[in-house]
Amino acid sequence: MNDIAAKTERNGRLSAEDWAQAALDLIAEQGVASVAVEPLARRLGVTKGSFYWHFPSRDALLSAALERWEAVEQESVFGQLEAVSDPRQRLRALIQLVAHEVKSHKIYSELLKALDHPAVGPVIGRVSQRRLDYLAASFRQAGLGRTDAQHRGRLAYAAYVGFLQLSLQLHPRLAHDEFEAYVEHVMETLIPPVTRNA
Amino acid sequence: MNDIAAKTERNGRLSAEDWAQAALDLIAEQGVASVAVEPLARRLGVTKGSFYWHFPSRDALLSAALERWEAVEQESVFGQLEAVSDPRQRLRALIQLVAHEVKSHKIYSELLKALDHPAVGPVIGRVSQRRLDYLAASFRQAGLGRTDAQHRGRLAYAAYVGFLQLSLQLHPRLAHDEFEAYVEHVMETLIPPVTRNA
DNA sequence: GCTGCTCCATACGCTGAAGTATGGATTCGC
DNA sequence: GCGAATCCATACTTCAGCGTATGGAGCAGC
Repeated sequence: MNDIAAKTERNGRLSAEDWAQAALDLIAEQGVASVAVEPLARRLGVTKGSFYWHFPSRDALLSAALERWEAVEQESVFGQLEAVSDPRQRLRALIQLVAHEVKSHKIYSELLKALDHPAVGPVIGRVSQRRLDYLAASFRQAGLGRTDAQHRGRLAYAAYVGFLQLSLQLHPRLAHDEFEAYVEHVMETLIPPVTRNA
Repeated sequence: MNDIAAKTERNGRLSAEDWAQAALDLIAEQGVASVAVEPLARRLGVTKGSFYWHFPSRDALLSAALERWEAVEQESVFGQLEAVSDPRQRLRALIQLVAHEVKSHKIYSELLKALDHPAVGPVIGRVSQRRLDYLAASFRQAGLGRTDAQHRGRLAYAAYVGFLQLSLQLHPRLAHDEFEAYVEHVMETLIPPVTRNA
């Protein structure tokens, strides 16, 4: 953890990746709009003279950070689900996974808030589409028809996004037990019952 | 429509309410962050000399606009539902209403994006809590148990919020027929079946 | 028709952040 | 160990937006 601070203490030299990662950290904490060159430089213990050697502009930093995030995002969520073969169990595992990894979803939540930014929109579009397709495919395997699976995927994903926005800031954080009960309710409501066909 | 422009053409005098309404219009179009004094003044055909007569600061304008919105919001959604007595039909009517009044929900969507702003959070908190309570009560009347009704209300509201965020900017706007089919799927999935008790 | 109140224009200072220019320092290639 | 590439600091300009100060136009009341 905190490679950047350690690196700064080592020799005070940074790479473009360090800046991109620092930008992602800041996005997770305070949103896309807070990514400014000079505050970031202060945070990293350097000045913006460093920044403009690695990047031509602030937008370039944002693009690099988003590219980095999109690349990492893939494996971090869906990689852990390949093992589960049963589609219903995989859906349960997915929901459980998403429900309990709040920290890693803060970036996604903040990016959703910045959808109007031209560099953010396309990235979120691609990531969301992949997730929607995955959900639809899983619901299809779980026994739903083609269109029903698409709609159920949309519904599940919208519930996920909405819960992110609402719970990450609004309510004084749901109590643990009630949260678990809510997650269970969501799974029982959205995951179709077992199909008993040949 | 467009009372402000008409008023400006009449005598060039504005009231505090005109500024608050203009701020709300701008929020709906470009979000909370875009509410700046000088751009607003240009939009209204005056200078910021006018603004600082009506308001002491930009934050005061935001607070006034939010206060105005919270007051109007109440009747605009829930007022139309008092007539429907059957809880299941009322839920269907609510979902249909929400699904087809996209324009009036843009402000809410933009405010959700600005939840970190100290003036926005409390307002959204109160409005969301009222809506959640209303949903939970309706699901309770529709036959669900106490905790199930709360959870279902949470789920339905999260789906609403998530759909707002995703559909208002992301996908190139769902086709009309597919959207209607999605809404129908949501209602069938979330509204419990009729209870046949005495 | 003079006074005063209401509303707005103009001009100014201040801050924060984006870039640019340039020189200094450290490290690498050899 | 010397030149050259790499990385960073300092100082500067530009610009947008907040807030202030002050004066002026128009309408009220009497």
